[in-house]
Amino acid sequence: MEFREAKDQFLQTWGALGSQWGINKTMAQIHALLMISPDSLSMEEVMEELQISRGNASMNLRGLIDWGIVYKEYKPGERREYFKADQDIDSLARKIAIERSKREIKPTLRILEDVRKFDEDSSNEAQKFKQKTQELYDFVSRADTMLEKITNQKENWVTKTILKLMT
Amino acid sequence: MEFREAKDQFLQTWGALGSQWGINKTMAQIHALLMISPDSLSMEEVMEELQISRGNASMNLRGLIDWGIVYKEYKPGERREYFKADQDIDSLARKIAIERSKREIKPTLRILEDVRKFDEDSSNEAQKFKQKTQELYDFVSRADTMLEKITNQKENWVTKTILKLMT
DNA sequence: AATATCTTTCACATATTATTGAAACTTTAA
DNA sequence: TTAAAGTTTCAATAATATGTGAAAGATATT
Repeated sequence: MEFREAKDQFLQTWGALGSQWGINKTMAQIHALLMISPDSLSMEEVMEELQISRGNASMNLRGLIDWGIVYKEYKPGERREYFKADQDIDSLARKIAIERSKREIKPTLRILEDVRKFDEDSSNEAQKFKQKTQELYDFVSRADTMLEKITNQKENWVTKTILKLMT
Repeated sequence: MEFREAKDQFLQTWGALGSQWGINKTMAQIHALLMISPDSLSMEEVMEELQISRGNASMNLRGLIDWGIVYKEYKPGERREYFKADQDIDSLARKIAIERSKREIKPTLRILEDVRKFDEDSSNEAQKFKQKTQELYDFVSRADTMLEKITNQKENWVTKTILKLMT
């Protein structure tokens, strides 16, 4: 296998994994590309490398910046913007976990709470509904707390957590 | 708010959450519906309740059975099949974690390994690629181990894990 | 073995989501 | 200023994923 092939397969695979986890394919690919690039890349270079349009590159780079996992860089004497990925994988994973909690878990918790406030209804069905949504609320909320505890550790959180769980 | 409204909103929200996490909307909704139903439901009832076609119901129910989180039930004297969700949320989450590891994480690890076996290439770019894919491999593999450790605990794994992390 | 009841399959239709590309916008520097 | 170099926006389009329904396939019942 040639390096070029290996690189393409990696970008491809990482994109597919992204989709499966609710991140759009191109965004995941751009991130992967920046992560393995020794130097920061211009939008032009990203477009060329992944064969995508200017608009697509612009939107997704912006998305990555919003997630806080890609930065703009300005090179002295150059007009053009360069992009660079956060190099530390632990920090990357931590940021993603925190953002997803904020964007998805917290709003879900709010709804799980609301949804139990319906007018008095003593039917069997309504009772079961109250019970299950309560159980879900408890579970999700505990899981979120766990995520917080794990991600609050600044470095190597996965390893540290495994060590703790060994005891 | 009426019970019916609350129920619909819950089904709606849970479906949306599903999509964000790579599970299709209808599958997540069917599961949610079965989870809050006091009795097991026939395919007919699922179709009616969620306003979906027979084919759709059939496929997604099958999918849920493949994930091991929904069961068929046969009622004595009745021809028709009934469906019932696993009632224990901890067990549900555990099964999902195990399946996703098997279906997504393990294959990704295999590719991350393969992708580093390209023909000798001493370029800066190739070196960086080797390094980053190695780091990713290590991270993903450690995360997977962590997930295994956590899910190996049979009951209330989230709570137990939080307790351990408190120390 | 014919019929009734229920389930699965799959080609096609629909809906959702991602991508393009050209125009509008912004910034720098001559 | 105004031209050049770059970035962003967004309506139109393409790609993908989901859903439908009718026919074929099972399985139990008479």
